[in-house]
Amino acid sequence: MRKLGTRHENLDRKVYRELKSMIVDRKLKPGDKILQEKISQEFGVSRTPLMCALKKLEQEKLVQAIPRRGFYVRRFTKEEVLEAFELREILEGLAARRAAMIVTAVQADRLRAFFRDADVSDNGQSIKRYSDEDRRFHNFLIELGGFDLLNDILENYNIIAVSYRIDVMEGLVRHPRETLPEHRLLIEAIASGKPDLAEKLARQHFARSRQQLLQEMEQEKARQIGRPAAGKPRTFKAPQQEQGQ
Amino acid sequence: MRKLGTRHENLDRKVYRELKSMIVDRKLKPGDKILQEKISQEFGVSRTPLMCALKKLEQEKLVQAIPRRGFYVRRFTKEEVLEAFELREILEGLAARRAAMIVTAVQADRLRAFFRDADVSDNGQSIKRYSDEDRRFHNFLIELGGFDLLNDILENYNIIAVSYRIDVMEGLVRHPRETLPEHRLLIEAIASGKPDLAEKLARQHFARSRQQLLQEMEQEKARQIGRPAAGKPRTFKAPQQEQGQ
DNA sequence: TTAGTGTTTTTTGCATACAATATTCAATCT
DNA sequence: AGATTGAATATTGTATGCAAAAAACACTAA
Repeated sequence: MRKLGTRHENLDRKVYRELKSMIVDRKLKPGDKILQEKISQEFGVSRTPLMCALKKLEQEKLVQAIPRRGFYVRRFTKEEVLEAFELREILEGLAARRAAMIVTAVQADRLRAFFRDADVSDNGQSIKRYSDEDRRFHNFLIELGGFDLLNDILENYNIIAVSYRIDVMEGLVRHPRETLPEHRLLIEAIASGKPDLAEKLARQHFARSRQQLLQEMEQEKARQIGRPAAGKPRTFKAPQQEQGQ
Repeated sequence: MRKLGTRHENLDRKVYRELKSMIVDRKLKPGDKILQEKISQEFGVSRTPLMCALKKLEQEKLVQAIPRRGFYVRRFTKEEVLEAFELREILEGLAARRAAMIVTAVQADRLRAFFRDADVSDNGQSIKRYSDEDRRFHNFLIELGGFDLLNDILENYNIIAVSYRIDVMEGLVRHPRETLPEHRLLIEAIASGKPDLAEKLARQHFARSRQQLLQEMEQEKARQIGRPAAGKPRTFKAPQQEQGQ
């Protein structure tokens, strides 16, 4: 009998996961410098696996590496969030189509359980719960598509996570009251095996959010022009977003 | 005056690039074990940056890591190639649409220069040249779309490279004679700023290749069933493709 | 004050060292 | 012979050490 899997997990993987969730959960904030010595002590590992984890996160664009200077938690621009939505529109559209084509009865049941007793009231608690379920739902949808590569891409690029980087309503672009019926229609389309409809609904869902986002961005821009210099030009801990490599 | 960029490039990046091109160029073949000591000596660096580079390549799925056993050059399955095409269909479709919307006159000229004097004869030399131009064309198309995230994803996941992993005609699925007119139509649609048409043509282009590929796979399968045990069950250097984690 | 300079302290990037685990291979037993 | 055990060897994963670069600090001169 061969012990195939080797359940050993390398340290850099653990550190990677830990660090990633710290970033996603905002325990490390955008612009923060990542002090290797500090973090590695905190995690009880040496700098070697931490370094490795950081390089992986760099590839995913969660952190920005500046040679000889260090790693910083990355700040996403509005444009990037918008791009993420644009990608999700087509990618999740595709996932929805495929999901509808290959969904099993059991999966359909699990799908229908989403948002079954959703609470669309306005208090923070409910919004948070809805937002969480929203994420779970979209993740499950991707999974249902059975598209390994796609799954991986969305995960590794945090495309979904990035989409929740809006500063209002727990990252939701539109109010649950507005999205709930869309979610329910989409669920039904997939569960009852209607690929064309599923894709159309999924895309519509994102297109609307994107439009809303775009509109907000325009408004914000207009406001900024109206009241230009909002205080002194602040100095950040973080280096200027010199994006490129 | 501040020396902003810091033109220093870390070793792991160099190693990463070097290694990647070795894999893409088949100097390291699928299934090969990557001997860290050997490679690091060959590159004149220690194992630390090599390790880092390998972990990055693992994330991109170019190599497979098995804890405590090592790194192996990954083997792509037909299914993965097919998935790559499916993704390219929608992603490049989107890129083509956006390209058509924002293309400048200069870019249009550069675009029209592609395949200008393409040679569609049957000899290996010509096929190779066409295949190379095909890659360059598609890369340029993505670039034109001006979609940073998308650009990055296609690059990092080697989605385009993977697509050329077919064993015939320098990785081309269909003969230049067949694809050349499609390329020309697509070029014209983008260059003359017709988003809808461009997207439609781009998708059609891939849909056809995908169909062709699918057909070949079916044929192959049929052949395999007709003549089942083709020799003894070979033993490979590589571990059995136990893909997942 | 502010700008500029030299010095100290931190931090990074990498090589190396070492323990833990795999692998190989020879010796032994059926 | 073929299977099984156990030592010898190789390889991996990680910690540590160190030189070079960057940042922080202190001091001087305008």
